[in-house]
Amino acid sequence: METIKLNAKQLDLIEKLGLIFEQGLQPAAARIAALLLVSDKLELTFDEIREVLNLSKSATSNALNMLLTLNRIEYITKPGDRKRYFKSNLSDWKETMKDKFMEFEKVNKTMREVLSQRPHSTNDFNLKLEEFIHFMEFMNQEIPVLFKKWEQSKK
Amino acid sequence: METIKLNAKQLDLIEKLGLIFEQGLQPAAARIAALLLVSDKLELTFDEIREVLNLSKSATSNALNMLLTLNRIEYITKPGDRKRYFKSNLSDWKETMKDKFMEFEKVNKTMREVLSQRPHSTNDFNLKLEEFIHFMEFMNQEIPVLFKKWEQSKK
DNA sequence: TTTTTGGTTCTCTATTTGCAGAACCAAAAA
DNA sequence: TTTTTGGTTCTGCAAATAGAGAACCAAAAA
Repeated sequence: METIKLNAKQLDLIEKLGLIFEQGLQPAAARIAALLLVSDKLELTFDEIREVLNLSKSATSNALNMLLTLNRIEYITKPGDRKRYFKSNLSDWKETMKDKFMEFEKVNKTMREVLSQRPHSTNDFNLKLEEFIHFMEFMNQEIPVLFKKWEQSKK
Repeated sequence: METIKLNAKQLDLIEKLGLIFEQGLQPAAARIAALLLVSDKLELTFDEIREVLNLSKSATSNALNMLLTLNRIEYITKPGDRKRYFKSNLSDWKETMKDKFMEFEKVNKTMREVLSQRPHSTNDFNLKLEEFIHFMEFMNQEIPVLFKKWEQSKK
């Protein structure tokens, strides 16, 4: 097996990106996600990944399946080749972004619930809370506009 | 000691908010942060917090100090009273938001580093990566504008 | 001067997380 | 039909996390 190799810069970037991705992924999965952005070769097999990152088979298997269900990666196959070739699902980032903003909306809803059950007696606080809620709603409204504006600017 | 009490709705909201806050805080701290938004009484003492949430002294102490250093809460004192009264630092949310968007910028910088070291041979991928980076930069530029727009709209 | 209050810090333990290693398995190749 | 490949699943452990409980402590009160 042709073991793929990474230069110092790439190793450094995997570490940095890995750290960023760990917010939301377990370490092994985070480093795989990073690898698939950084590596010269973009489509890597199970064993190539497992080998450069020094992971066990189980860790590799679990991390890959996790990344697949999260839609962070995908794989292709080649005719006459049993292996799967995993690659970063870069085309899906727009959806991922939208989802992120969506969950923002959930927070907002809960905050509204909080506000609606507060006693009148804490009016000062309630007003600040309301201001915060309004701000989040404002953002929720404006960010889709920004998405569109960006689509426009590309043409 | 007057033990403060919460109704069912409030308990439910603390659980919900707590779950939201756990993304970034440990459970005990998350529930304290939630409590200080939900409780009728807004300024609670160490022992009141400790009691309604059923926490040990150590857990309470550590969580409160954590929330204080994160600027999520603050405390006031009352003349002739040794206790501190902890309350949600709701006025600081704008800063917190800005910080959140700032860290977005750090991700962007790392992504630029990734792009700049990619081989020409993967042009297709590189272009998609660049598009993603451009989008993030676009957002980084436009979001402060949104902040201003909102400030304006309040007047 | 002793006691109480409002915490803080230390020690210890239960739980969770993250992964290794080995056993296992189905499809393809030999 | 047996062997190999490309994984998956199971078992078990080491380390990290989260918090309990007790000991501790400084300032204020008695």
